[in-house]
Amino acid sequence: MSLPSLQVSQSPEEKFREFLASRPRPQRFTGQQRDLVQHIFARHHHFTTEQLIRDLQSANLNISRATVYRTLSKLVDAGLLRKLEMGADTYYDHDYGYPQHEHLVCEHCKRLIEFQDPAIEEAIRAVSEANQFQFSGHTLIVRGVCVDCNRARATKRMLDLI
Amino acid sequence: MSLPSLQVSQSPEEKFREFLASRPRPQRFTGQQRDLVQHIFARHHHFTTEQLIRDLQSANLNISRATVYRTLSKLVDAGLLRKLEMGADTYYDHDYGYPQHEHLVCEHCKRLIEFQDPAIEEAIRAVSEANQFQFSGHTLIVRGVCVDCNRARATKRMLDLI
DNA sequence: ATTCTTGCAAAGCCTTTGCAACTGC
DNA sequence: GCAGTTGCAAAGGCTTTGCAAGAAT
Repeated sequence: MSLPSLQVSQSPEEKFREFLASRPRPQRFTGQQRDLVQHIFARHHHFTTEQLIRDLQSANLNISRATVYRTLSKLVDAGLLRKLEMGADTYYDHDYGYPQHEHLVCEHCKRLIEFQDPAIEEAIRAVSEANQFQFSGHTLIVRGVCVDCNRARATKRMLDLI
Repeated sequence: MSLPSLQVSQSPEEKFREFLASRPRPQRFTGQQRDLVQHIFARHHHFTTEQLIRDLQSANLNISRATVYRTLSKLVDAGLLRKLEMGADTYYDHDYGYPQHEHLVCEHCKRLIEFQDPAIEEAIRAVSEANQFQFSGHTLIVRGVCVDCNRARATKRMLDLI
């Protein structure tokens, strides 16, 4: 969406394939999984499981709900996707070929705004070190109301006064 | 746990009472709610709904599951508790009489380590301003492995080599 | 050939809700 | 007495799972 993509040496598909092959018990790369990965990485955006399933139907890809759930979970393990739990909803976000970033979430329209901040990453690194904590990842979610919703509410308040 | 408590002018119970009374449609403060608030704020710690319910039973407080859920939700609205979604589990954390803080979560033993960092709060304020985003709160969760679990794993690795 | 994956429907899990009885205010 | 709350059990929403059939290596 707003941030530039990273250069990556492997396609998500290749990376996933490699991940599956390198497991203690090698797992298989199936047609459904290939369709899913290609579909998900065709463009960068966040999505919920429900949205993805609807999307796949529109694209005439026949992949069952169970397989979508099972594959998403593997993609997270493989480091291709990141799972974001925001309130009631669970979103998935590209974690490969895309820089680490944080989110502002509008509590009204659910819009997600991405941003990057080296200061935050450094702060996390420092506090982890101080606690001898070996960190593997983080999630920062800032809740609030976005400009548009704010304007809409301000307008509504003015109208209410008439 | 690790951070000092804040001085607060009202007890959590009083604050909750006031919150309920100040609603557009005033709500009632019941015996079950009083027991719950007292129990929860008797000492500072995080808890899941399930833990709380078990705890209440041990304390011979008869409060139904439904009432626990309903009251927790009101306590969050009242600003007394904060809801923390970490992976599969939902925790509640004191949000009144306790400073804003972030969490390191051990993925092995589930231990929570709290820390404070003004730099993070400032970074969030700045990025919100830059996006004209009116922020109301944030959640930062750092995942990883704590010292103890790290040591245990290192020891295990050494033993495996024998 | 063997072992893993898929799809279906059923089961699970946590949370919410409808309703009658009850209780603060 | 009125309006909000409780407890129960049933319903919800999302996710996982057992199993037989199918597919990848």
